[in-house]
Amino acid sequence: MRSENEPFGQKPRSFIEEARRAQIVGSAVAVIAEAGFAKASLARIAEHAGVSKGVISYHFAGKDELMEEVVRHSYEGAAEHVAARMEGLSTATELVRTHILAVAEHMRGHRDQIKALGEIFNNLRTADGSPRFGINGNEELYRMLEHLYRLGQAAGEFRPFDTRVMAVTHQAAVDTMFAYWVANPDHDLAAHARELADLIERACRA
Amino acid sequence: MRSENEPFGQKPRSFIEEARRAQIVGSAVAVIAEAGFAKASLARIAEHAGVSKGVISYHFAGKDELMEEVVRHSYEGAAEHVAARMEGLSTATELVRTHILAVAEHMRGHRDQIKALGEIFNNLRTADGSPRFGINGNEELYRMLEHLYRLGQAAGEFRPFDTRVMAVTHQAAVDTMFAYWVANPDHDLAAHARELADLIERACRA
DNA sequence: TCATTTTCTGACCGCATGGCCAAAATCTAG
DNA sequence: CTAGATTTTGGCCATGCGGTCAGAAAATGA
Repeated sequence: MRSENEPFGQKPRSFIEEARRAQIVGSAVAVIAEAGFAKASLARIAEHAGVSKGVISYHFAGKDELMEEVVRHSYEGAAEHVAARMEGLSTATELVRTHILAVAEHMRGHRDQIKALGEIFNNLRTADGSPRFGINGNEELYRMLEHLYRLGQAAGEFRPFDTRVMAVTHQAAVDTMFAYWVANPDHDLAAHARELADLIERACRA
Repeated sequence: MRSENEPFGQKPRSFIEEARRAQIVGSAVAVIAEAGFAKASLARIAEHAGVSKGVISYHFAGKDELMEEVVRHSYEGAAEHVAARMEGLSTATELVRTHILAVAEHMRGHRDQIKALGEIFNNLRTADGSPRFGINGNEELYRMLEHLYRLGQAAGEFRPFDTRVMAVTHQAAVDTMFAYWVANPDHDLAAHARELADLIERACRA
């Protein structure tokens, strides 16, 4: 099903190739954020990028690969920022709180990305009609959060609770915080994040 | 924009009309739940209902009205059940917990409905491309939850916290609980609901 | 029974989409 | 400069969509 670029990472790409891909990904983010997934056709994205439609087909295997590239790119940026903020922390309480605050802090400057991400998650389908990034696509994230929460339980910071439910709830709360902010731009994202961190801390602590 | 049936409720409908509408709504739920919103075309829904495509156009103003009817129908059922379960309770703690448990209890027997609801919320758009039931469509729900939480705060059961953040988080947690269950049918929905009720109770209590 | 209204059918329309490709343009080495 | 490779163009295609419509069929009621 996948193309043959998995075994050893991507096949090498020329400079101009990479540049075009990046440009197109940027246009895709902008168009999706502005017009919504449903109206983000290849034609519109190409127009926004100032190239002809065929160029996208030339540089990407198809619309799906382009969308996946948008997701990968946006995720990477956020993950980097969060990881940097969490480095050096030790207690689970600090780690959980920082995880929430840091991702909010990063996304505050990348509204288009988080909006596009939401659109793609909700709308992109595989050929058989099932969601391409369904809730089960969060499995990796859930495991990471579970690990964090178990750490706190082992250290005695957190009471015993079902870590899967906590992880699912945590991620849902963060995702919806962004969705609410995207729908209400004047909403105070940072304050929401702090309040949410308080809620979760209280729900967890022994 | 709307047809002329608002002022005094719906215009009267014949028996056969109501029956057909109900049948088509049922087929829409089934098709959306099975194939996803993207593949739930009028043609497929009509085929599932065993009628020709034109019948849907005859009984509904358009696809949008059909989808809205699916939402209305599913919501009504859940709201009724939840209201019945909450009747007679007095403390905010009980009310919040029961609200969560009751809706889970009801949806346990209506998987197709909750799945179709999720699909429609995530995918249905207005003509201009914006979500038909976006997060701002939850405003009524948010206000109701805020009311509940403020009740608890006034009674001294709950500590002071931002009730809007709590309401948004509460609803997100419940919605995602269902999404997780839909994606993982073996997941224990009732246990998840109890665990979630515990989380929220601890996050709230003074 | 038969005229009238309600309901249903299936073909058809215009439209937008993602993908395709031959030819043109541009870049790169030798 | 030139030949070959890379990149871009713009038109074309098949597909599936929601919606429409004239006429057939069925229900209704006098």
